[in-house]
Amino acid sequence: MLSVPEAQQRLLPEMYPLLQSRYRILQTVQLMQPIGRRTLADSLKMTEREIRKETDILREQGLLDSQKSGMVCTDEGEAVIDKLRALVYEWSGLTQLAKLLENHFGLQHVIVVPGDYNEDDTILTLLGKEAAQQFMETSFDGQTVAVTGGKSVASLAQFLHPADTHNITFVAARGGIGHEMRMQANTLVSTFAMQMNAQYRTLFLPEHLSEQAYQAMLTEPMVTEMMNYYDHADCVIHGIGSAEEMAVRRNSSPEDLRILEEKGAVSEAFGYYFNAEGEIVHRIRTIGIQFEQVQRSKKIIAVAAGKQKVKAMLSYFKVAPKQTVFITDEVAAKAIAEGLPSL
Amino acid sequence: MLSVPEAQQRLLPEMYPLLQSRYRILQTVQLMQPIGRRTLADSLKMTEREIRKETDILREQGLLDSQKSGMVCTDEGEAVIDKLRALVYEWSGLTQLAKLLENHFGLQHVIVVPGDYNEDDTILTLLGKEAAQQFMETSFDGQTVAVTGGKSVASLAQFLHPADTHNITFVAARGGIGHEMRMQANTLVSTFAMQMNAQYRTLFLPEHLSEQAYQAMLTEPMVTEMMNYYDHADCVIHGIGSAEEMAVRRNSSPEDLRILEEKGAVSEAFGYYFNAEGEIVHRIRTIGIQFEQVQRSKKIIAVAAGKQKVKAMLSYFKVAPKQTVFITDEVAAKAIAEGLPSL
DNA sequence: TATAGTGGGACGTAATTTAACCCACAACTA
DNA sequence: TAGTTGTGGGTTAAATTACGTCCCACTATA
Repeated sequence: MLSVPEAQQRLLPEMYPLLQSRYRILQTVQLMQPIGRRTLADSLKMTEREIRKETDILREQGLLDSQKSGMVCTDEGEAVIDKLRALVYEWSGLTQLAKLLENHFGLQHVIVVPGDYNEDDTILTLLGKEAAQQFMETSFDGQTVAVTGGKSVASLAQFLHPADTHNITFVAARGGIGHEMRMQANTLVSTFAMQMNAQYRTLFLPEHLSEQAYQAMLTEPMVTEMMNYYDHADCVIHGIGSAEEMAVRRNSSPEDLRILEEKGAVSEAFGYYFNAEGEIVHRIRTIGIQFEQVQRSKKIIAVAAGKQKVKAMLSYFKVAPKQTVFITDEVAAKAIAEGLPSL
Repeated sequence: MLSVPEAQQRLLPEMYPLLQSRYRILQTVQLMQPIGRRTLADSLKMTEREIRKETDILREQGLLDSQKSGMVCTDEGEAVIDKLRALVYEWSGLTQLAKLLENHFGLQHVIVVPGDYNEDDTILTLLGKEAAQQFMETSFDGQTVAVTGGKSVASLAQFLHPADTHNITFVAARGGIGHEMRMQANTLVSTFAMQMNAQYRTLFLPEHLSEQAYQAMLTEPMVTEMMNYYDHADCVIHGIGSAEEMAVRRNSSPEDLRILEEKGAVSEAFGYYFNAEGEIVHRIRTIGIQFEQVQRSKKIIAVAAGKQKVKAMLSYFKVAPKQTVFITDEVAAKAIAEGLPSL
């Protein structure tokens, strides 16, 4: 039988693309406010004229306000965004896509955000928003949260607010000092903690330790404290990387690169490298959370998007713990779905 | 807080009139099928081009089918109409309007049909559809239904079908032979009965009887049988007329007209004339159902529409029994609402 | 067989949308 | 403080679309 929204769509077929584009515009304004027509047009890959037409209507409807510094989303606009999110996602097939991945990988929950991570700058923000919401919804007093580095994980920062829950501790899931300070686990935990008025623990250690140094470190109080945190991690927030990309970014030695290639490493998550079958083939020799510890944690939030990471996702989700909540973008989700045998 | 349809309306304001007009077109096609563009355009007071544009879309959506003999509504089209009726009525404010009248007059149920009875030929059909549905919903075995004459009541005919309920008897609420045979109570009961495979009783009597003749008639077996039916009427289906109009149509004598005017008669229903305060000021001297008998019946369906009847409605509903279900058009309902003190 | 009504096609014109600017102003940055 | 970048609003010619209005071949029905 026909549902009301379906009937509506039949009677007004031209409504669907209009709703989608207008929703996208309003949503982007909300995320990037204050923002001007031209910047918005660039960001959404639309013409200035189209943006102008739509924003004029949105302004007339009181969902948008134009100030000297740019356009901002009104309270009513935000309410409309919230109310229509489910509908838009449903119509775009994102809900169905999410359910498909959820069932196939046996994950607790999958959220697919509309758009292409590589094409649209706002996608990263959307990922962060959804991930942050997932985290905030289930946060509880005194919990320990292990956090890895990366752009995807960093995107949560702006959406974390002080909550009713207290005594949250963010701990860097791995030690290590890379080039990009901004995206490092150590930096992120401090940012997250600041946003939520919470505590944090960092672990500044070189990434590539010799076997000797590694063993020596294990007895350091600073390290044992972290190990203790890892052992009691209630929640893990992590990204998923493609193996080559990660190895390069960590400027691994040519030797390591050779080993990775030899062993068929495809994906990387919290310092572990997995091959296409999801088997652990390598591990960064540094202090960090153990895979067993991740598996024991109550909640896992995995954030990763972009077509270039599809192979890595397919690899990692062969062994991903069932309590994982996975947040990705439309393009990646579709690419994954296409590769599945069920389609 | 904002509801989803409200939010949708805010984001896509231009969809509202489109939905309304397209729904109206599809609905009219359903009611008048098979029908052509031009006839449809005339009927809805739209241009042929607009009709064409919309029907093209509806055809593309599979809600409409074009045959040589005209356009017809598909099963899917009918499903869409049913699904969206509540939404369209809600958005048009018809539901609110109906509730307003319901509360003010203290009636069981009020249905307001969109449009103007005087401008749009399909309104009459819509009235009939709703009224018939109301009747069919509550019909039961062995019930007696008293039916008056008039266009409004006649409109039910095409929507009555054989139901699960048996032994229904339609009885003409009044005797009388006028000019327009088609709209007479006697004709209608036979039509209704034919449509529903039911029984019927007619009463062919002159409308204007002398006191002597009237008294004589009361003892006739044919009349006493009818009186008995009236006494056990389970349902009454009637129209509401404006007093002048009715008097003229019944070509009353100049004397009667004078009396009516003198007594301030405004409305007419089942042979009774009411003044602006709802008091009975006159009665046609003929055999027919008594007001007390109407009041005792379980269900009363009143059908009346058009701006010219507003005064009559306001008059009659001052005394209308509470079990009345009233079906009218948008223009009349709005006119009534404007005259109410609560606005 | 006559007639009224049907859907599809066509076409010039009117209305609307579009693209591409410019402008004055505000808010940052150096 | 001077300069630069980005802002919303305005304008105008061109392109596109929508529109009104016919015609046509066909088909039921009377």
